[in-house]
Amino acid sequence: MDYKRRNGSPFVGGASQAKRGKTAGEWQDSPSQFEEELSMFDEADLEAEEREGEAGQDVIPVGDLFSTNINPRWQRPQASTVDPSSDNLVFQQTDLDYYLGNAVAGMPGQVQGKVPIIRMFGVTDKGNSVCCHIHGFAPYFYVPAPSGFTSDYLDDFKRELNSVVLKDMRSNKDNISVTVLAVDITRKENMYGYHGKRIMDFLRITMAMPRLIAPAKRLLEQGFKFGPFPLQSYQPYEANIDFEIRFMVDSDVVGCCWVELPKGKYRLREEKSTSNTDSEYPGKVDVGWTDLISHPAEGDWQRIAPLRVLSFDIECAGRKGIFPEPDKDPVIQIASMVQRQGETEPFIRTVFTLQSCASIVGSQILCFTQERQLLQSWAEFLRTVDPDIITGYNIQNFDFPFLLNRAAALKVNLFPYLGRVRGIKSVLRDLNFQSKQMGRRENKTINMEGRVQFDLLQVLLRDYKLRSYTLNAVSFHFLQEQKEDVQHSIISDLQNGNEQTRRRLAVYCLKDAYLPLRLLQKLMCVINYMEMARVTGVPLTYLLSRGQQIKVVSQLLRQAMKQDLVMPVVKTEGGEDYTGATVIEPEKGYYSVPITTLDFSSLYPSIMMAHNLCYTTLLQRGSVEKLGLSPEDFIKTPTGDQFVKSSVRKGLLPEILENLLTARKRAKAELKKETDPFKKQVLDGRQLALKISANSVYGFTGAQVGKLPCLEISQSVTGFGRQMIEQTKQLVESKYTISSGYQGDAKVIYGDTDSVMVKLGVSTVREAMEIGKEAAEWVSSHFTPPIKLEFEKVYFPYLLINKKRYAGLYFSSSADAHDKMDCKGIETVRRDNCPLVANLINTCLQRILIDRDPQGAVAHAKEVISDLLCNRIDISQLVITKELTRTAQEYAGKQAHVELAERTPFMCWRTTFPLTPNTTWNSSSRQRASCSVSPNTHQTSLLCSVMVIIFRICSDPWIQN
DNA sequence: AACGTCACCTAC
DNA sequence: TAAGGTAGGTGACGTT
Repeated sequence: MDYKRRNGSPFVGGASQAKRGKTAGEWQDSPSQFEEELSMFDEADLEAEEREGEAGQDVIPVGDLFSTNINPRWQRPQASTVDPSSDNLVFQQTDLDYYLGNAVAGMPGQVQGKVPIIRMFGVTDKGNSVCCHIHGFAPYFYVPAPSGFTSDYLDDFKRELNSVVLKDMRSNKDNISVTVLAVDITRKENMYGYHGKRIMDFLRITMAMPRLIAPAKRLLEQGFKFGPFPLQSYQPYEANIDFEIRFMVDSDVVGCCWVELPKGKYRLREEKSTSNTDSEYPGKVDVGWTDLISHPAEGDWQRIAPLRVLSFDIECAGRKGIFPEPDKDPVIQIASMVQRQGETEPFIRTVFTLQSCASIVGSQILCFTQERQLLQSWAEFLRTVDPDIITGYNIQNFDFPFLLNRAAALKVNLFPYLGRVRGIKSVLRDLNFQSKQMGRRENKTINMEGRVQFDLLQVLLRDYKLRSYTLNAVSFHFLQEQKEDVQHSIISDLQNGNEQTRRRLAVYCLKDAYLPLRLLQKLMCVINYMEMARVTGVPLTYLLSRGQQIKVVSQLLRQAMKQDLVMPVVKTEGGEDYTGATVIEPEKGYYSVPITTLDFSSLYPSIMMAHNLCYTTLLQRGSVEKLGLSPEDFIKTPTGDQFVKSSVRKGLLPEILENLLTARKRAKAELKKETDPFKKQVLDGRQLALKISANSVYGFTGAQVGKLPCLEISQSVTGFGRQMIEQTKQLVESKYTISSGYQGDAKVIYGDTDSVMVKLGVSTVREAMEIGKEAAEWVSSHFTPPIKLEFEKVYFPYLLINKKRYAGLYFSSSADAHDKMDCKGIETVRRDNCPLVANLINTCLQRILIDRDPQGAVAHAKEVISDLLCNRIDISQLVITKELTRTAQEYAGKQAHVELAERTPFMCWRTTFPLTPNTTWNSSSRQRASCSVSPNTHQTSLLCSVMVIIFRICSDPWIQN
């Protein structure tokens, strides 16, 4: 039930000082390892170029303006000519948006005025760019037809709605004359609540453009009168669906799927060729929306086109101690690397520098005397390379905003056209994104049509829990590699030096562009995100710019459409929280016997499937009587809510979940068989996406500030969960007893949400596993499929400190050797503790669990503290950063506090602690151990918290035996 | 000393 | 306009 990958693993053996000294030495080596790596690329290129008979220059003279013949590799491959009458056009779609434009003759849809046109960007198997304009699709929403409505009134309704919408517009810049394109009667059913399959007449209202949906919805809601019908409020349905999602759902297109335009059905756009850069868009085509074929991501259609991924990094010459400001400080270098998705090395490596720069083997250096020229040329470089994906580190909130603002300050007017559609200016906007999950986050956005911005920092913030998110720390964590050693403070000095110092800066800059590419590859971001887009049906860009809900909405709409169900618009209002899961009161202690752990797999999804919980099966108050349902037709959940059984109607959510979970099983089975490592990655990405998607369905129903909250579902789910964990405890404890012939009386010593930890009274891991497997199977038989209890692991020994805080040796694959030491909730896995504390506790836990020597743990803790007291440990990295100032009067009766920081290569841990010489620091309110603080030894105080924990763990009576 | 509230981060 | 959920440990800090 946790979807975020945890990579905050403790600093295993990670005395930061030691590593620091070593790497510092490496950094001074010249040339750096990275430079060698770069030159290797060059050798590979030379071979390739010899075959092609072309080579790029190493250094371009200062002042030479950009042109495409600088390096022929920058451009996309030459596209073969396409004949729309005889060739199908097939491409993988990567992004999609819409714009308002003039209708194109011969295409379906409105012909007058501005019409919404979907624009789909993609790449062919050969790596050619496609921009597909899709015509004839208009936005719409539903309202229930008023009673007595017949088709005779459609015109009245349409005319009157059109008129009030027009009147409602404050200005009519686009000179719109028709707002309502069409009103039709359709047979639909409200998906919220079971009403006995009451299919009703709905009015499907098609508007001329997406932004007219909201006012039309509002006017109908507020009260609308037409023809002979009285003034009344109309409940809107599906009026809050993004236009892109609406289109994708209706045309069965999912994110990153392959799209085929059949011959004879599409038209090439005539482009007046003004410059040779035009060859980048061979594939500008028009097509009617019903003519496009979308291929489900199966078989051959799982492949990924050779997308171009560009990573870049900029350097600015900031003033001493001041963060660079775009209106004052220049951009001095931009490094870029371009790689094709699926290949292992970047095939373009460039640095644009201000002033001369000595050559770097393996990369092309372009020098400029004017910053304006540098910026403009880089923008042209970007447009020529025409990347499908742009990555980098914090490009979204730093590099791109800085470049745009700098270009504006220098009036480089041709700079801010960075998208794949010429003529659209890239503009910087502020965006606030807020969620309980991620807190408030202020972000900037830049529109860049057709290019997916894949800021690696944003990916990491979303998907990984890390102690530090600097590029250096992240690279070290995932790649065991670090940035080139250049301090921010000397960047300006390097720039103002000579071509050798600027070269050093360029190597640094190149590495900062290279690391994001490496990380992207290592973490398989592109593959995993594509699979997520395919599974949930949303565009790739949504996955980084939007929350979790949109993914469920997309799936829900797709499933609902098949059954003519429509989704109501609900007003979002926060309400009372509902009760969640049970955490069994732990029998705290140290267990030197095997503890078996049994888990319900995918608990919440399986509850929803087993009991058919859904919007469409919910019986609202009074429905049972109204519909005359008999007791066999429905169930009552532990929270008293009622749902019809699947024999009456199968719910949408259970269907979605079944599809997701069977697809996951299939993916896992294929994964086992697959030998091609690349296809394996795709499949693994898919099974992960499927799991995450299944788990977020429950959260969606409980999201009270959401698109379609339904607390009856979510509280029933947790209600069943509570009942099940309780029942599991009872079942296990009742069957596995001495009186039934087992070795001991089973006792559930702990459990959280979907798991129980059982002391079975056996003495070996093997027995604990065998009985565990049998027990899981036996307990499962008491529940409705697909609910299933599984044996997961044995802990031996097991240290249960508190609710959500425990540690143990983890046995799963073998009964003979433990797989790992598993720590949950303890300081070692928390990011709000300094590494000193985490490391010490980790070592102590190893002493306790692996060496089985609790006294040794205490001794170790004491030793470390004693070492600190006697300055036997290098504490040069421990520095007092701030004395919290208080006046003498304020000191009266209070303690002074000192803030202390432990510096590590990656970050600075701050701890405030009381500073009172010779006092005993005692937190007896919680019955903890105490230790005394010696005068003037600040670091001792830092360790007080450690001692408290170690003492609590080790000196408690239960650990002594 | 006892207790409540908050921020933070984790377990599911 | 957009935003997955609840349970719960722990330390800092303020009030009584």
